[in-house]
Amino acid sequence: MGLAKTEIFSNKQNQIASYSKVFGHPARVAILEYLFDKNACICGDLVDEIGLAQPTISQHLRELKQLGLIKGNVEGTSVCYCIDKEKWTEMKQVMLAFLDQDIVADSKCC
Amino acid sequence: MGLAKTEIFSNKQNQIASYSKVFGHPARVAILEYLFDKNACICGDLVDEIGLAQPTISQHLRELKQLGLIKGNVEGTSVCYCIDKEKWTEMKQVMLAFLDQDIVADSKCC
DNA sequence: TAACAACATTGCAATAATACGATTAATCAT
DNA sequence: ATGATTAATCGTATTATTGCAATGTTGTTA
Repeated sequence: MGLAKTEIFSNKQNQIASYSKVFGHPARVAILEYLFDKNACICGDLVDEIGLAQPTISQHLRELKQLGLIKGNVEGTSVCYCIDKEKWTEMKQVMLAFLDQDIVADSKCC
Repeated sequence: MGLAKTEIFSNKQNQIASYSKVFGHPARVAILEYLFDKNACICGDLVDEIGLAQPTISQHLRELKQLGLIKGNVEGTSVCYCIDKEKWTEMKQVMLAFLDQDIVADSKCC
C-alpha cells in the first residue's frame, strides 16, 4: 500500500530508517558531501554544482532540514546552508550502533 | 517523476544511496537486527517475529539479498537466512567513510 | 516604487515502494 | 502418490517519491 507500518516497530528502528531514508537518494548524499567539502555555509551554488533544477534541490534541502541534519541561515536574498554538527554527531551514534553490531564467528549455517 | 537521476551522480554516491535505501524501511532494519541477535540462520520465524504478512517479509528479504547483505540457505522446506559478513563489512566501510566526514571546527557561519 | 535576485511553494505527471491475497513451487511426512 | 508445510512469485490497490514548470515570497538595488 505504499505506507510503511511504522507503529509495529521500535522507536530506534524507525529512527534508523528515517536517517537512512534521507541518505537513500544520491542527490542528498551529494548535497551533504558538498556541504562537508566546503566546510562553510554555501548558498545557491548547489543548483549549479548538482545537475538538478532549483525546486528539486530546494525540496531535497527541506528533507535534510526536517531531520535537522542541516541548518539554513538567511543572508540577504540568499540562504546559507551548512551541516548541523551536533545533530550529525547524534545521528552518527545511532547509525554506528546499528552498523557496528557484533558479528559473532560461529554461526550455524551460511 | 519518481525516478532518481542516478546517472548524474558518482558511483560512490549511488552506492551510499543504495545501501541507505535498503535501511530506509523499519522492517528491514528489524530483520537485520533479528538476524544479528540470533547469530544463526533463522527461517520463517521472521514472519511471526515481525508483524507483517509472509509475502511482505519475503519481499524485504529479497531486497536485502539483492544487495548481498544476507544469504539464504534452503534447509528442507524452510529457508535459513543470515548476514553475509564479508559484504556487511564492505558496506560498513562505505557508510563509515560517508558518516565520518571531517567536521572541521572553524566553519564560517551557522 | 519598480525591477531584480535568490529561494520557497504549489501543482502535477510519472515512477517507485509497500503490503497482502491468491497462487505456485519445492520439500517433507505418511 | 497424497497432503501438509514453507517460502517465493504474481497481481494489484494504495501511498510515497522524484522532478520540474509556474508561481509566490522576500530582500536588494537602482
